[in-house]
Amino acid sequence: MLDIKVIRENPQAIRENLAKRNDARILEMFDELLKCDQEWRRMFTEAGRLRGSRNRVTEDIAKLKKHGLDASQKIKEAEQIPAMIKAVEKEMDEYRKKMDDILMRLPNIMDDTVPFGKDDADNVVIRSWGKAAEFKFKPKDHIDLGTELDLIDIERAAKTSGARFYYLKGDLVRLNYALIRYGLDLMVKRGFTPIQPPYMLKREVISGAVALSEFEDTIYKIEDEDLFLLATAEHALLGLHAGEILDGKSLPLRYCGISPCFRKEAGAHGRDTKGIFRVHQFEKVEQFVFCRPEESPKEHELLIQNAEEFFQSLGIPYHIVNVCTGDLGTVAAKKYDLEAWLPGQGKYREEVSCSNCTAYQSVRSNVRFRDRPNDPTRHVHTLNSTLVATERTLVAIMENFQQEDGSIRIPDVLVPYMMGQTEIRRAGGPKKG
RNA sequence: GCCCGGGUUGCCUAGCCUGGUAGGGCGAUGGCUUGCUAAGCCAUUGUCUAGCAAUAGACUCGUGGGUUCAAAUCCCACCCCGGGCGCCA
Repeated sequence: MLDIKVIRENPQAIRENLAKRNDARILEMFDELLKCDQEWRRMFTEAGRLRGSRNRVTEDIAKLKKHGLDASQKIKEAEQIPAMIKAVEKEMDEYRKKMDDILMRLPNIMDDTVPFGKDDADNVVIRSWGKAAEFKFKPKDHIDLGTELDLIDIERAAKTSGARFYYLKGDLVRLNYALIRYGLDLMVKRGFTPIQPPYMLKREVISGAVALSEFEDTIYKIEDEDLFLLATAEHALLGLHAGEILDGKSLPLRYCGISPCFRKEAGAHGRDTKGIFRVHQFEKVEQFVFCRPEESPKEHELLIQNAEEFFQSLGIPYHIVNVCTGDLGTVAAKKYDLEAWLPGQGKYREEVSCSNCTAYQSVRSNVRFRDRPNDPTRHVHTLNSTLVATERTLVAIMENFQQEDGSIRIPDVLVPYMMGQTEIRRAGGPKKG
């Protein structure tokens, strides 16, 4: 959410940035907002004047009564005022509601380094790492590998839970936990504070993190409760300091959240319908930072660097894209995606999303800081990045490290977390033709 | 889920019964003083609006409603914390 105070100070610059989104409705909303704000402020002054007059009469009444004098004349006078105040307040509330509604819908101001583009095809590759492995055989996709090695059972998951669920089995479960443990250790070495967050959050907290449309499309609701299943630890980590004024000396606060993630994936029909790449439930190690506004570009680079080092150490080839204006979404001011090479699909696919949300989330969630007790407060900047979404990364490992005999080599860095095991093969030896 | 007790400004606390517009302490910040044991004194201390400004006004007692000329105070609903009971991996 944009800060109404910032908008008041510089409406023209913000309007120009919003115009880059190529969406007339956004500009209409913005102009409407300015109009409502003007009206609201006018009424605010009027309401203050009325309340002031009521307070003075009320004080007179109190004084008269204190001295045992008759106050009925003043009381009669005072009786007129509440209705007038109520009428003005009612109108104010309507403007306020409209403003809040617009503010909650307006997207973030984009960073100047975001490339202009229409959709994800216009994202700009800014660097690549690793070479796509060359196979002397036709590489399989993770579904075939998972089925043949008895590591994934999608059919039975469909029976128990429906589409986009899975049973992980055997060594793949262990590899999943190896990724989590390895990711956690890397984060601790980098000085991030590990957090295991609540897996359910109140509406208010999630609204502090995401755009409204996103909420409806992705978040599962708990029946009869004001609680929603966690879609990412990001939301819980932001909520950790919601409404707080942080000590400037404590910044940057770098957290690492570990949690399952639950997503409806509404509207994703026909895309990635098979396998475990896009599912309703997965595990993720997440990086999250609260920092001073001037530090956020640097922190953004730090987060993507951590993710890159993670994938480099696994040996998975990837490239980094700078996400363009048309694909950026509502919340981020700038976003890098790390896309890993998947031999089974013959494509680069998103494994990591690394966003600088600037003040968008901190305004919505009201997270501020100051250096000294009587200083004015400022909104922090927040950033988030996947370190590893484990199911997707399992896909990348399976497809990149598959061997001709149908086994899967375990990346060296994960071997210690697999009790020394170096490869996954079918129980009872290679499958017979 | 039930029964108690609680939630007051950055923190602690008074006020609630009996409605009259938040008092005190600590801390922090700024200033003054520094010839009685390093302490002392004064001011400021949340949010919003108008104004170039000094300033003025309004709001704020967990949240939202209600009663009233007037609500921290009375009424209703909900949230959170502590204790007890029940249930429980």
